[in-house]
Amino acid sequence: MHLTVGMTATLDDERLDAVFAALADRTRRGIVARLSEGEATVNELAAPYAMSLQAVSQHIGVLERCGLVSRGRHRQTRPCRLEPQALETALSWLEESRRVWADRVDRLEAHLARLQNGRQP
Amino acid sequence: MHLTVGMTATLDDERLDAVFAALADRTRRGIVARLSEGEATVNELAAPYAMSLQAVSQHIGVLERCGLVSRGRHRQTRPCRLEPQALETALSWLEESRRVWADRVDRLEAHLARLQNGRQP
DNA sequence: CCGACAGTCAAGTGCACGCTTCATCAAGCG
DNA sequence: CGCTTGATGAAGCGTGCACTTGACTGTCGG
Repeated sequence: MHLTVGMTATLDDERLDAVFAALADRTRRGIVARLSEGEATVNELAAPYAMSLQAVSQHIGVLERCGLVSRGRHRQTRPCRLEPQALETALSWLEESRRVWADRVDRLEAHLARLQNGRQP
Repeated sequence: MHLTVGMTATLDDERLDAVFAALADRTRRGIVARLSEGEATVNELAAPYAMSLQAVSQHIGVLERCGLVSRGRHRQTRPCRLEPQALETALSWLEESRRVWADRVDRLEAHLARLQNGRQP
């Protein structure tokens, strides 16, 4: 079990690298936010942006490569939809850090409370 | 209220850009994870890594610039501590996207359930 | 078949990043 | 005072990214 934890660590690291890097661009965050409301085609996703269609297609490619988005086929269009598992990957990491931090603060406050009650540790 | 939402939008975007970009590097994620367990000096933070001390110092600079970490002074050392607000900024964005997605899926399933019950919408 | 439309592939450019090395500063210690 | 230690500043190098333009694929409507 420890071995598998160690083995998946680097894989998760690579996925986290890719997901956080993908989300570090506001165009891509906008695309993700739009897709969280439902599927959309590349043209629909590109409409709000002043950049070329190719640029948006490349952004979608980044999101697809890190697992945040998948593309299907329907007629001439390539409808895009959100893959929430990848979002969960990032969320889990952040929540773990928050959890560890909060636990430590709790222990610290409990310790200080004991000191204030006059007891010697 | 709507105005402030609009005004803070780009500021939040810039902060999200910086926070997600900072977390897109496993060295920096390792530093954040370490700091979630408590304060540490630059040398302590650099110990696990094969790179130069300056490189780690630069990574800490990135984390400091986006608000994830703050540095104090104690004797010759510069103890670093985590600033969890910035983590919350990223968490909030991800949770919002997940919320919107989940809401939509719920509505979709409810809609399909109504159809399967034979009622006409 | 032909033209129009949705989308991708490929090459090029400018810029930011990660890391290194050399130099520097500030604080303690002999 | 000199010397070591903790840490930053600055310049340089290689690499990858965001975006552009130009050419191309594939699918529909006439």
